[in-house]
Amino acid sequence: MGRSPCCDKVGLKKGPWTPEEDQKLLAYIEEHGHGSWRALPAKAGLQRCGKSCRLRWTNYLRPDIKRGKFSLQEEQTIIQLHALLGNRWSAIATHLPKRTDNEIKNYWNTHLKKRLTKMGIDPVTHKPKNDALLSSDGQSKTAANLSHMAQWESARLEAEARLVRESKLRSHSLQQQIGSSSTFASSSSASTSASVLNNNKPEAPPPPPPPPSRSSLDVLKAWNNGGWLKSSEGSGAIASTVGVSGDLESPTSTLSFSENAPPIMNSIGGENNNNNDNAMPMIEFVGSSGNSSSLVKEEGEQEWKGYDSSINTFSSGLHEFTMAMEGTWVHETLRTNGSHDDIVEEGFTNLLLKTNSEDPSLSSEGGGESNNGDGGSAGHSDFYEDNNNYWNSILNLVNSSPSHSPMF
DNA sequence: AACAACGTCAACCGCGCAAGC
DNA sequence: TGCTTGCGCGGTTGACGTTGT
Repeated sequence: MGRSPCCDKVGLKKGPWTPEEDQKLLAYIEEHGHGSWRALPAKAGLQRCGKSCRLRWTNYLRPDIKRGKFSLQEEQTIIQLHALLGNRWSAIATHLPKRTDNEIKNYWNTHLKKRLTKMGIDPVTHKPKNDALLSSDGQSKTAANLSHMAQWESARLEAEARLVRESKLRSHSLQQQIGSSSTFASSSSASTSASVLNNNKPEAPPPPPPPPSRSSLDVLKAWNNGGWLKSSEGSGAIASTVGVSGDLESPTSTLSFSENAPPIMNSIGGENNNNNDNAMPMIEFVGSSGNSSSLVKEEGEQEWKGYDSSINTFSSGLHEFTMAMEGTWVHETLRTNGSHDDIVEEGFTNLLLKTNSEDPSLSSEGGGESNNGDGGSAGHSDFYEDNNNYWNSILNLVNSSPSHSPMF
């Protein structure tokens, strides 16, 4: 309470860093590591507060930072994770290797947020603005439920990310001590190694409190497995299907942080065009064709054509989806279609990237509301497909490894 | 050419959490 | 158990660059 700001001391410099200061900080950390940030400035001969040094290092000087324009995939990742996690920039950054939370935050505020707003999408709720206005009480309630569940899951995500981060640090230092590369930390899944390494720790990171019902992502997995179509009797349906996926051994998480294994639900119905040559997590979006290779990313709004209409259907679909989770509604389309794989034909990427060539009527400016047809014949079934794909893509994201986070 | 408006982003601020005492 | 300290996070600011008038 009332703690004085760390930079209150007279004589401490503020404002932009000079190259000389950068050099000093860099040289010191390279030689000694940062250690205590508070003590660092004096040791490094800097007239800065420790906080400023830490910020400068983490956001700018750290060698494993990728600077420059965000790729299309990174943008997609940010949007999807933001839909799930909200303004949890550090958690989002965990999934974007070599990007800092500050950079992501800035990019969101200056680019993505504006684009979504321009398209008539609420950047906070990721719902069409008019939809929010029209939503009835019931819809609001279900949306709130979904949001609530997402909060539980995001808390869990963070805890696990932290766990992995710690385990990485430990394994790294362990490797350094041993002086040889061990299969110990690198070959097993991070979650496994985390649990092993945690034996050194008095106690594991506290798991988030249990959600009121199965977490949203468990539900999503059940959804993806089509399992809860088999028994749609209320919440029990969900619980009865979580075991189907087979990766729910952890009492605290359904996440797979395996470094080598591909995400559980990779490339449904499509090829994997990711090179991942820089060890990026396998952030793959459900869908085919995506053929991101064939997509010419242009400056500005070009790449966003189609997103406005698609996101409308995604978001609207959330209401229905949530109702289904409550066991009060059954996904008729899925039921009648039978094959779940058939439904998951088109991924978020595709939906995001639909170009005018597919639907010339689409425009990037404010036309979202009226564009409810993706290519004319898109009707009710597409509506549910979009919803399904939206969550598939988020699931894939979540299943992808955060192990190369710059935070590690 | 000068000024205003707007956009971008590095850096700062304040708060909350957790560890240590 | 309560207080202090250090760290990390998210929100905000302000300097600087770019574009428009």
